[in-house]
Amino acid sequence: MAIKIYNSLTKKKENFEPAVPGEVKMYVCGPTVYALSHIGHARSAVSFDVISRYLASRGYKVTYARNYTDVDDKIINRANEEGVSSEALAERYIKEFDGDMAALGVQVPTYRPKATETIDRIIEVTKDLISKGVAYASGGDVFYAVRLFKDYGSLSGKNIDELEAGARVDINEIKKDPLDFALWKASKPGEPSWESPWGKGRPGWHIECSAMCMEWLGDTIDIHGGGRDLIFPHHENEIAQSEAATGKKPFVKYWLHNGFVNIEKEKMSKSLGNILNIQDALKENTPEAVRLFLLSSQYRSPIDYTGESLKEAEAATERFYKTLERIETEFPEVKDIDYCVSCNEEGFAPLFSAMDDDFNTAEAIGIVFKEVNKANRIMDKAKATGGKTGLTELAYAISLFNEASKFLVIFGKRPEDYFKMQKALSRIPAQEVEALIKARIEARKQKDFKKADAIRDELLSKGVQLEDTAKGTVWTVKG
RNA sequence: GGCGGCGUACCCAAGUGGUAAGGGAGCAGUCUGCAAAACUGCGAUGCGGCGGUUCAAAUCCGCCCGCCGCCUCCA
Repeated sequence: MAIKIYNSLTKKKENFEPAVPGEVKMYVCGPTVYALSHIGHARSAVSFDVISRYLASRGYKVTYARNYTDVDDKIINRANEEGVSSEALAERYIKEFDGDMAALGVQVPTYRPKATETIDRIIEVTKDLISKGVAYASGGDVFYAVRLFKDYGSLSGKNIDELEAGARVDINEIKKDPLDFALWKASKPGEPSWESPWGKGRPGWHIECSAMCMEWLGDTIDIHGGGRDLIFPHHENEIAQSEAATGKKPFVKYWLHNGFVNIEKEKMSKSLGNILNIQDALKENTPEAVRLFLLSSQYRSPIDYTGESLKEAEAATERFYKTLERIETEFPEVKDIDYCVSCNEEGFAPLFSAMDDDFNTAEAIGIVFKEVNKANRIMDKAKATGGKTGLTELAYAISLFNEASKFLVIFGKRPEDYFKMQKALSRIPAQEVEALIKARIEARKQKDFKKADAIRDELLSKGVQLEDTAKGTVWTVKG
């Protein structure tokens, strides 16, 4: 069955057919590295991580580029505030971003170009656009003449005359038209700059993505992704630049845009002070739960983060790993049953058809949890009747979990590793918890249930929940 | 004002013509010293509202209401 992708350009779901059968060229707009990355950056990165991994797991050879915008006004301003060079600032936040991505299980893309490493190509494309008559130098700046690109507005559904009417009066009078945007900016003293035919300067924002696509992937690509907010003007401008420069269209066959993460129904913004950094989210939740939260709705829908949402994701993750652990300890023979994947591919059909339908991770997760319930039912029944039946079902469940984990990158850890990570989030030291558990076991032995319960209540009030199982007392962290 | 999107139970969320997945919370039961976990049952005769098409609608059409995003930098 064909993979269907919602294309922002045509506003329809289309069958996915890359230019070269079996190969996918994919580019995603990465972060501007001037501050710690927030949960919204994580959503974009995780969404496209799943998309690239899914395509790969379905047999495509995926070449994936995601850039770092490491030269930009915000970086320069922040660097000046801190009294460091913009290179150093950018480098620092690239490291932070990479660390955050690694924590969230985001695979390193094939290429991670930086704008500052692509300057030659940017200058080359800019020269090309000038020679084709669609861009002009003015002072030390170079602008793209938007009106000369006849399809301008096709991605965002904007009408150029209406944009013109609503455009703010631009103080920059060297532009011929207020809608024209900068390909190259003359640099002020102290700003990062490169030699160019127009004097010392630095690239504008939009051109870097066009240049990096050409440099690393080619003149035309299959998939281009980014946040919804990039549709206009960023991606609209990319199309204009790239198609004018190469003369090839479409520059991008499928445009994909992820929805936003809102905080308590509001957009994250500096002025509201409601930005949730990835690192802050990871202080109180396992990376796996954060990832599950981000994948629990389809990538185009907005997600609303509330105080409860990550806790819910943690509870669901815990449920999954408890079940997995239970299968492994109660039914160790299951791991020796080779569930034949190659001859039972239909067995994963629901999972694949969910993902084939515009990468519906929410549905895929639902399918996994249906299997979790089924597995627990089988094990409860075995316990009640004393006979072990349903081993094949359990083997199927395990292989379904494995398959899903290949592209979701959740449900794929060793249970003990998950619980270790969860325990690391405890507000009280593990040693202290273990000591109290020991004391409680002693109390229970002496049938001093009052004392035993008091210890349990005390731990619970500190976010540690105890469970007395056949294998002894275990504990989990409950926020 | 222009363009786009959304509205499914207490909360989150799938479902785009065939009779409402899944997770969390709640209540009850089994289990347990008691809990927790797991399982079972309960929970929308209903999918923002009103009409229409159809044997059949959350799904298609029309109108209305509410919410949100973009139109300036933004994942």
